[in-house]
Amino acid sequence: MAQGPTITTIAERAGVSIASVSRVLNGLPTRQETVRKVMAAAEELGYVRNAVARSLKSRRTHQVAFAMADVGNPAYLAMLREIQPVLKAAGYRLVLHSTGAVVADEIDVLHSLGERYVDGMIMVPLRVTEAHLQMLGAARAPVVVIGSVPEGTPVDNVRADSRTGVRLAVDHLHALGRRRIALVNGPTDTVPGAARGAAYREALAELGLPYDEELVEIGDFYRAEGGRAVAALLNRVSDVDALMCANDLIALGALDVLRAAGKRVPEDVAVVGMDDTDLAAASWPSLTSVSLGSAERGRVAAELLLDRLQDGEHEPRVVTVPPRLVVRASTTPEPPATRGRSRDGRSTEGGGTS
Amino acid sequence: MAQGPTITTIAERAGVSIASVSRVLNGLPTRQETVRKVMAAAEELGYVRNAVARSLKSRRTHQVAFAMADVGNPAYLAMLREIQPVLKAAGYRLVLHSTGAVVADEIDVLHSLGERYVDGMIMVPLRVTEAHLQMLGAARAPVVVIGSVPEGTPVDNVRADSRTGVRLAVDHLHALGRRRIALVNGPTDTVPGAARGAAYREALAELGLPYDEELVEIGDFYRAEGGRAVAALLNRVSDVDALMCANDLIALGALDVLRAAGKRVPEDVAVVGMDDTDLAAASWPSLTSVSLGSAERGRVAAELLLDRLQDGEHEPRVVTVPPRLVVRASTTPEPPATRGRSRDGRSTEGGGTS
DNA sequence: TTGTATGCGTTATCAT
DNA sequence: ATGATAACGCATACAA
Repeated sequence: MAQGPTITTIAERAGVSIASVSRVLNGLPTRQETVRKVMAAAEELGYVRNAVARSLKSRRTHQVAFAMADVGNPAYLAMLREIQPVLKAAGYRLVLHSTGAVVADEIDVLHSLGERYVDGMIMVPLRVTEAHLQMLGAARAPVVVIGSVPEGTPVDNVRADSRTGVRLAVDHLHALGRRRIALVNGPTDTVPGAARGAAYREALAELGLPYDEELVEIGDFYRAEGGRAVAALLNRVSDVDALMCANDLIALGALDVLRAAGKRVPEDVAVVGMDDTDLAAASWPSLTSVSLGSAERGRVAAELLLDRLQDGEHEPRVVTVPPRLVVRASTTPEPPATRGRSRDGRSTEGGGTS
Repeated sequence: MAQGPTITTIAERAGVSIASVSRVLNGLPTRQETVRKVMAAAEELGYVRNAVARSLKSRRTHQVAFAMADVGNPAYLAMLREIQPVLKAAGYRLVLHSTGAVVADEIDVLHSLGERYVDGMIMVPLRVTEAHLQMLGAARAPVVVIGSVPEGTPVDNVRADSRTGVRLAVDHLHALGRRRIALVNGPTDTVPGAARGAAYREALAELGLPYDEELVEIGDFYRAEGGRAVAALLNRVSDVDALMCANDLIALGALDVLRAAGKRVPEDVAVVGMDDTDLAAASWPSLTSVSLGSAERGRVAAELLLDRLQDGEHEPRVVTVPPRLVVRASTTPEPPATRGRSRDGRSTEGGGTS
């Protein structure tokens, strides 16, 4: 923990100037003899380059931030898992920001971009307020937003298509003969909540099914709250034969409640989740879920950011990642071969140490 | 994205010296008039303090690193979820390192500590080699290791007790009348693999059960590999009535294979996992699992690190977190009230955006 | 109270 | 090829 050696220390030890040391360390043309002396001194002293000083001079930190509402959210984790290796491969460190679903914190994080401790940022805003847009417009480093921002916002933008996603799910349920399809949504003042609510309504209309507001229940994006919402719904309407849940956690809560109520899934009530998290493949029964491409959105966002970090200026890009319906046991008793998709084994070694 | 203003810019604008600007910005005693001028200028220019320059001067980055094998591992994620808020509350940013289970990369990460882009580090090494110990001894910033390091290593140390953990599980299975209890382990050259292997043997001995090496199968800590290992095991021995799996992913793989083989869980074969990840509560059937306190280890590690970042020097501390058996359906048809523990609803809002 | 000047550890631009 | 020196943006000891 001692005061580490600097290029000055090395210069003295090697009997050369700090300029020469710097040159050797950066591989610039130098006489063999000098190289030898410097390398030897650096080796002996256990020299390690100071990243902070280097950043001050070079104006690059080789760090990138990833900001989302909650590290505990499996959808964000799926993004994180993709973002991390992409950035690492390009020589960037990843700084994590968990804003706790508080708008002020998200603004704060954007503000902190000005501190220049990162070269750029990937952000998944929960809501997109006027303040967000203002900060994004004034950002002093490149930002990639996962989610939707209005045209003209000067940031790259990776979108999911939850409209199509919801339609895939509702169509699927309809094709299975379900006609009383309820929506269990999260708060409608969030971006995903609003989008999914509207998409549900549209999907019904396209199928010629009536929109019955009795069939819509608003809770929160958590398992317990999802369960409560479903309980309330079942208490109100008795003939529900399918539940479209706004995310997987809500769907898991639904399964809990349905089981407790003695309803069979999918025979009595079919259940569809959203985000296709790890929990969906593992659940009981396994959960049909709409993948909104969390992983791919993360990967694309990382690539867009890297691209911009290198190229610098060009027009903002918008990429939309298509959704995909993953059918499992919660809608069909005999799910197709997809069961326990192979990517389930992708992660993890060493579940803790002794 | 313009060249941001610095204290020099502000000084000119306000007609004062950079020293005065710095004083105002840091709340040092200054004349009201000056304060006003500086604040006004800073406001107009949208000044944000440069964190890099500040760090170079103050020798503190207000960043902390968390290094583990794989961001995709739920056990590490559980730690991450606890570490993040603790550090955030103390004003530290979190830098993530995923070493990909490669020893050389772990050494690399320890080496990079010398670059001083972080004030300290929390690391979960997969193996603890001589190189690790050497780097830890020479570290130029405080390190907290989650896992076990030998006495005398100058770092704080948060341990799990997988020995007791395995015993809890084996005792549980024994109490349920199981006598042919197999171990499905990961590589025995990893810290957790070795510990769990030894603990299994001990637990059997204490119960007076014979150690039968036919009952031990080595695979890897993944779902697919776990499944393969179990398949091989079942193919070799026909009277297995319980599986002790070295982590939850292996256990999930076991459930897959048992189901495919037409075995009932837990009637024919009881299954226990380890780490008690989110997947355990969600699985089908829900999985009895030994919690090694991943979350708590993470929290404790963060607290130890913060403590050392403030206090500076004191004796290395060792904290051991006790394990806990969480009984679910995979060992008892009628699991206790623990089903779907309440913390399941803790995370997540907004499963992606449209 | 305020300004001048120095240093944090590097990189880069000059001369030499 | 090498050395002296100036920046990078900030904080601070010292002088005024």
